[in-house]
Amino acid sequence: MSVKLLSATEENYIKAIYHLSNGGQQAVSTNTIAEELSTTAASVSDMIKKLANKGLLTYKKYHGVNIDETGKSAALHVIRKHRLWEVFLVDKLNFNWDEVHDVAEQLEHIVSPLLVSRLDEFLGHPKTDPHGDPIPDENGEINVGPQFPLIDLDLQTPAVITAVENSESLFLQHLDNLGIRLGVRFMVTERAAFDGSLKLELENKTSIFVSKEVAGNLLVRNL
Amino acid sequence: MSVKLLSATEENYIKAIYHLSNGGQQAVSTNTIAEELSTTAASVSDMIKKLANKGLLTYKKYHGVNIDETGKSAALHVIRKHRLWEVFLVDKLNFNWDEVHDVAEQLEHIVSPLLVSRLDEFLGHPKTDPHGDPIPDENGEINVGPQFPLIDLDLQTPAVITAVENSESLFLQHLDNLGIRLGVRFMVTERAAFDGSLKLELENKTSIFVSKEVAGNLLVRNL
DNA sequence: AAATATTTTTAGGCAAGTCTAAAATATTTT
DNA sequence: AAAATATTTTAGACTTGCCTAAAAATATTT
Repeated sequence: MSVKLLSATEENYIKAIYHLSNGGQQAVSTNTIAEELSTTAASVSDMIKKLANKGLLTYKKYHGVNIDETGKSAALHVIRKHRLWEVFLVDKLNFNWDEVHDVAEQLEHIVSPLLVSRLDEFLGHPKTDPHGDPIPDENGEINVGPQFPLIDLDLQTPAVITAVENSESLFLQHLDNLGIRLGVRFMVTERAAFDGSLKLELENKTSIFVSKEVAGNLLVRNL
Repeated sequence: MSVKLLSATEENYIKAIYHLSNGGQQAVSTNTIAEELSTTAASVSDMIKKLANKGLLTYKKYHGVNIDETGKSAALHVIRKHRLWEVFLVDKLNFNWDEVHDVAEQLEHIVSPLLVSRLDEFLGHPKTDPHGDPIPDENGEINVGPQFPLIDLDLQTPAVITAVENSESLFLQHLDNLGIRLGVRFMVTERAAFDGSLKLELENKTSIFVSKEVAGNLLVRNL
């Protein structure tokens, strides 16, 4: 049972609810959705009734919403489109990361299964977007390896930074200095016998050394 | 004085009016617009009042509309986006001609000057879309040579089929057999001394001969 | 030039999505 | 557990874009 056609607004709601519920694990309150979408609780109330009628989520008055399987699938298809377009903008049109979001927000609502599959093919079936977030496949499944500490990454294996385990500002500042942010793609080219530090070759072809302390606090994923 | 932001619907109206007025040369009646957009005369009446208020066209009750410079420019920018996306779909995503229209209708409404200029660059600043129709530049100007009969085309000069001067079905069937349709890009590689027929090298690298009768009834444009 | 036909505009209404203000329900405080 | 506070829903209204039906203006016929 696939989902009926959703309007751009409905797609934005279901996507927001999917994110706010952590992929459907938690209920989400009306106010939370309103804040996320910069609208009013009244508007949200109207819309969730509508989405509940379409079978995308379960709604008990005064008790927030729980996203259904159908809704989850709809959200994942929108997320797939969004992330594929992000890859296109960055890889093909040389957008910077901070320039892609608004445009991808618009492009994600284009309706054309053929376009999505051709775009996916054109981009070489990317598994993650430029931020390192996984791209769901055509069935809405996310097939992406688990996160693990950078220190456990094999040599010469393309990977992406997906999370930071330590949020002390000294650490974050240091990452900034190194040019490391979420989504940076790289490979480990060398493991220094002397101090266990790692030489990373970044996607812009520059190489940097990071200490084993840094490597222990960064999570990565194979590409 | 550039144009304010238009809704997708407004863009569709101004584009339709631009086309129906032959680029602003003639007035266009309410009914004609309604037919073109598959809507009612009443809806058109409403909308043209709105577009007149925005300064895109001049409207005298019961006497149709005349598109203004501002409206022309707005239309040309939409047309630019539409045709660039068509090139993208055909050249990069391997769409067939008959598959591009609906998708390009959606993509043309994406708002992002950066996207348009990067796409143009990515596609190599194409001058025409896959049908051979000219793509306006960023200022809304069309810089494309005039149409002329194929028979007058110089040797070894890339050109595109832009129109058919004879619409007898025998002629059209013959073109079909030859693999010639609007928008086909080609070069004349040889002019036969014997019968004046032309050897064309098509974009798919095949070569065909066409008689001087055929060449006299096809209009082309230099690329 | 009067009658008829056609085109265009107006009037009033509908659906989607938004809003504010007020009512209903939940939660927290005392 | 009652009062105070916070959240959520309902009610009513606005905008955009669409519609149908009827009125007004123009065009065509006779």
